[in-house]
Order: sequence, then C-alpha cells, then structure tokens
Amino acid sequence: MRAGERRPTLADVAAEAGVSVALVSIVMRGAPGAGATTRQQVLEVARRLGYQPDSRARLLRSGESRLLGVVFAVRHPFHDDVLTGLYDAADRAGYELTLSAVTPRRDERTAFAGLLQDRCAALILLGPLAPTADLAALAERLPVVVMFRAVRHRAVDVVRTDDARGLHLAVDHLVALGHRRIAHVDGARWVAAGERRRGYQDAMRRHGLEDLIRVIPGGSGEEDGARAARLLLDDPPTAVTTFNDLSATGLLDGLRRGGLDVPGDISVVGYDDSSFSRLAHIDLTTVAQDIDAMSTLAVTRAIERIAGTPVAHRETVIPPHLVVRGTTGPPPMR
Amino acid sequence: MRAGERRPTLADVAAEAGVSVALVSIVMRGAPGAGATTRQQVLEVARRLGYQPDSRARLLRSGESRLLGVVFAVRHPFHDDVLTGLYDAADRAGYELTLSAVTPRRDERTAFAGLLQDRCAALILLGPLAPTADLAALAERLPVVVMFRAVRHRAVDVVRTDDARGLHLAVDHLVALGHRRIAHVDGARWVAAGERRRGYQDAMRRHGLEDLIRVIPGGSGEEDGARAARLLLDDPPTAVTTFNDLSATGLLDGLRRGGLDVPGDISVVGYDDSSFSRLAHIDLTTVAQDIDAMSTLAVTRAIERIAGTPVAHRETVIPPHLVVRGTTGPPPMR
DNA sequence: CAGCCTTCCTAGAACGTTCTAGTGGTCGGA
DNA sequence: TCCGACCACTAGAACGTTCTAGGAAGGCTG
Repeated sequence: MRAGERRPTLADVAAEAGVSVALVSIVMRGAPGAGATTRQQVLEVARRLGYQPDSRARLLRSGESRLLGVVFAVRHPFHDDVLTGLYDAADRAGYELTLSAVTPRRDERTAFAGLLQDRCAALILLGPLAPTADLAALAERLPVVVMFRAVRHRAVDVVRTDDARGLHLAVDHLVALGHRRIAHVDGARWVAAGERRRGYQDAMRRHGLEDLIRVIPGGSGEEDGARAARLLLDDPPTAVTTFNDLSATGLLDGLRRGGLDVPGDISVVGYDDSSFSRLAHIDLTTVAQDIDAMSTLAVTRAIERIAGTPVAHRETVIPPHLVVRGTTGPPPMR
Repeated sequence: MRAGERRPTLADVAAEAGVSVALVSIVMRGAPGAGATTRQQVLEVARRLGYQPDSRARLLRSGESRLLGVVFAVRHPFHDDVLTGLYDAADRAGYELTLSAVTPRRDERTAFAGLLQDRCAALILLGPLAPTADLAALAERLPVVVMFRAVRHRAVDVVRTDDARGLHLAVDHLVALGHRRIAHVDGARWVAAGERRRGYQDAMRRHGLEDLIRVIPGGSGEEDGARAARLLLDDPPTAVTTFNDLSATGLLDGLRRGGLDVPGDISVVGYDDSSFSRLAHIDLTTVAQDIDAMSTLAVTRAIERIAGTPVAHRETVIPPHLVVRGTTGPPPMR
C-alpha cells in the first residue's frame, strides 16, 4: 500500500461513473431502483477502483447495527466450537459477529467496554465470571445473552446446559455398569460447580446410594484433580465423577501414578467434552453439551430481543448427553 | 433494555449540561481546552446519562482508525497465547484489536472481507493458508503482517519462527542424550512442514548421521501420528521428531499400544508447545515459539507500516527454544 | 391529449463524532 | 488606557454512508 493513498468512496465511484452518489449507494446495496445497464456499469467502475464499503459510515447512518458482540475467554475448554456455531447462526440470520477476548491479562470489564463502543446491537457472553449485578447493569443498555452459566436476573437471557442432568447421566451410566461406590471431585467456587455437585448427590440418592455419597474438594485445574487423586488413594471408590475434563485428566494421572488401573480398578467421568478429552491418549468418558443447538439458540434469542419480540422464557436449559469413551468400565471383581 | 430508547449522544450530554457539543467532545477525549469545573460537571452529566462514545462516528470523522484486524483460526494450537500477546502489545501502543475467526465453516476470504469493511488500519494474519497471490492482493489495500508462515512477497511483512532451527534443537537434544537412529514424522503439505523437514535433515547431516535420515509420511492430526507409529513399529528408531504436537500425541499413543515404552524404548519430540502438551498426562518434550516476542513484533511492525516508517527487513525470524519434558530420555541399552 | 403510473435517477439532509476557525472575556504589561 | 496573549468556549463543516422527497421521462388508459 502506498502511503497517502485514500480509499475510494462512493463519491469517487459516482464521479467516475458519471452518476449520483445515491445511485451508487443503491447499486452497492443491491437495492431496487437502478436500471440494469447502469447497475452493471457502476459495479464495473467500483471493481476497477477497488471500492470497499465503509461499514462504519454505513452503520452510523442506518442506525441498525446488525452486529452481535461476543465475549469469549481464551483457553475456555470449548469456546472454539461455540464460536464456530455462533458464526454459522449469525450468518444465517444476516448478522455480523464482533469478538472480544478475555485473556489472562485482559479482564471482562475491558472486553465489555470495547464492544459497547462498537455499538453492538446485543451481547453474547460465554461463561462470564462477572457478578450478576454487573451483568444486570450491562443489560440496562442492550440485550445480553449469557451462555453456560445460570444468572438469576429478569433482564438477562440465559442459554445453558442442565448441569445437574449431566451428572445424573454420569452416575446412571456408572450404576448401570455395576458401580456403587462413586465419588465426586468438586469444582469449588467455579461457575456451575454447585449444580453439578447437587446433580451428583441427587442421582446417588435416586439410586439409593445416599450413604455412599462422597464429595472430594477439587477445582478447575489439572493440579486440583491430582490433589483429589491423592485424597482418594487411601480408600479408593470404584468410580469418580468430576467437575470438568481438565481436573479429570489430573485425577487420571494421579490415580495411575498411585498404581490404579483405569478403567480396570476405577472409572472416571469428565465434564465438557473438551477437545483434548478426545485424544486417543486420554480418551475420557465425559458429559458433552450440545454446542450447535446452544449457539443457534443464543443468536436467535439475541435477535429476538433486538427486535423487541416478546420472549416467553428468559432461561433456556438444554439437556447434555454422555460421550462414553475409554475411562469407564465395570467395577473390579471383589 | 426498553425498546425505542435511544442511546445518549454528545448532543444529549451537551444540552443537559448547558454547553456546546464541541466542548463535551473535548472533555470526553480528555483533550486540553476545558476548565476544571466545567470538565467535572460534564463528566458528571455524561455518567448520569450513561453516555458511551460511538467509536464508529469517532473513527469516521477522525480518519485515523487505530484499529488492527486479526485473523485467527479456531483450534489453532496456540492462537490463544498469541491473542493474549497481541492484545497486550496493541494496548501498549494505544491501538484496538478487532478479531475475525476462521472456523471449519467460515473461510479466510470471509474473515478478510469482514475486517476490510471495518476499515482496519492493518491486518495481522495468524498462519494464513491463502495462496501468496491472495495475500499480496490484500497487501495492495492495507499493510499486512503474516505470522507463523513464510511468504515470499515484497509487500507482505512476516514474523515467524525459525522452524529449521526448531528441528536443529530437537535433534541436538536427542543426539546429546545418545540417540543416533532418529526418524522424523512429516507434516505433508502443511504450512512450515517443508522447513521443519529440511531442518531435521540438515541437523542429521551436521551430526554425521545422514545415512540414518528417515522421513515418515504424516500430517497435522492425531491420526496421522498414529499411522506413522504403525509404520515405525516394524523397525523402530530410538527417537522421533514430529511436525507438531497433535501428531506427536497420536504417535505416542500408537507406539505405546505397540508395546514400546516412552521414553524408555523410544523418545518423542513435538512441536508448538500446545497447551495440552503441558498436561501431566502427556508431558511432551516439544519446541516452543516465543509467542510474546512475536506478538509484540507483529503489532510494532503493523504500526510502523501504518505510520509509513521505513522498515529495514520485511521478514523477522525469531529463534524457538526447546521445552524438555517427559517424553525424551537416553536411548535403551543394547 | 390530459392525467396518472412506473421507472430511473438526483439533491440534500441526517447519523454522532472531531476539527478548524473562530468569539469573547480576563489579565498583565507598557 | 490600550494592546496582545491567553483561556474557555462555540459554530459549523466534514467524514462516508443511507434515507426521504422528489423530478424527469416514458408509457398506458380513457
């Protein structure tokens, strides 16, 4: 690019083609109101000059932004899949996506602010950590759809997985294999940890195993899982459910180092179906969320809000499903 | 958000505060030219009305976009780390980032087009797959910085790792451990595969091991590594270097299933230092790129181009370093 | 041939901001 | 007392687009 070279504008194209600016605008938008030959001619000139519409000016004038802001966290187990789904859904609806990432050195507040200035029509937040009050304040300004997290506030839409049901599935699977002594490695104070823990407890009770309920303190990292493994090795159960996949891999590693065979001696179930859980090397049985359905729903919901369509339910809860891989099997013979 | 509620503008704040629009603009930008008390007063009114500057209008008027477009690929082994680094560097330079993702169902062309319309001042592309001609065409319109890939074109800036050197490091490390029969699992037609293969071959020659050079067909996925493992099991070398970490994990798994102990019988080196390679469970010795340095450099280069500063070198090659973990060790005793 | 549609096109305002070129007032110095 | 410098502030144009209101030409109907 040579310096000082100005990008061509509608006016340049209009002058070159010998028509008015308004007509070029009509042609570029593909709007009705231009003759076939002129249309052809204008398009040709635009192509020759390398004209690119300026979406800023366009949006500024037309008021409608057709722009959805997405806040995602780098390193989030499945944000890649979610972005893929969101792009698809937005595309189908004729909307654009603008992304703002949360990184270890860029907090949510910054990410929100950036998108607000870009005049997005709505915000889709992937598993935000901000307190409910902050999200509510945000929702005062524009429609907000939160994914993968429960938010009890009437101004915020939520699309999330039925986390309790995810643990029901995990426990049911293990019980069906013959397990009874099933422990749960907890997610401490992380988003959704409480619901998963309660799901585990409910499921155990439902199977008449309330006396065998055993919740091990944990967290969201690999080292949390490894620590839990050390706590379990003294008196190992025959199966363990976990808060997430990362902690499950730490657990797996800790159990194996402790001399246990997985799944021969002990079965392990993760949560999230993270991309690494599919690696042949890890091959983790895990609870998967229906990413595509959830993405589509989030976009739809955002657009309904923008349009002001009345929406019956603020919160939509999607059932998860179990992906059975190699870390679960029947309990060892006594 | 109630429908029909217009976002407050400079004019609203000005009217409410009883001053001119221009003055509010001055205050909001923190520009000199306003009295302390008025400034205070205007800020207070702006806060009360919930005023948010409209970056579109701002950029439209001021011409300067201070906006860098970043095209990244979802599922790219280390794009998360790169984004983190880029945000930091852009922030330090007073620039904003706008992201456009390439997903399995959204190609690069689409990603480029989106950013062009946003009037970015420059583009930073993370390992683009587009042919050089396309990148060159893009560079006609605005400064383009390509990361993680060599592009031989005078209009395109490149910031990449010395991939050949990465394999030198890997081979040197293995030779120092005592290995001589070292094979390389190739990356087929992927970006950088050729240079890594040549790096391997050079290093082998440098150690006088040219007769032991052995390149196994591979690819970028886990299954490619697993296939390579099957090819190697008949006559296993004592060490293997690979095109990337994903293929290395497939290889690891295949070798172990074939009855070999890693690193007892055979050592494996990956490439990329992907996040999963750090998992205790995988614990892969691998070649790491200096992400922070590269991100900073890419942003700096982009800004220099925008400013029209003459830049000496189009291409900057950063040396990688080796991260030694648990998949390499001395060769087995004979 | 008047009247009325259509079709194709244009002028000019508007979007929310920044920028340029001021205006008017105060103050210090000669 | 007057001049100039400086400070606080303002009017209005400009950025590149879309939108509203309309105009000119041509064809159809009665």
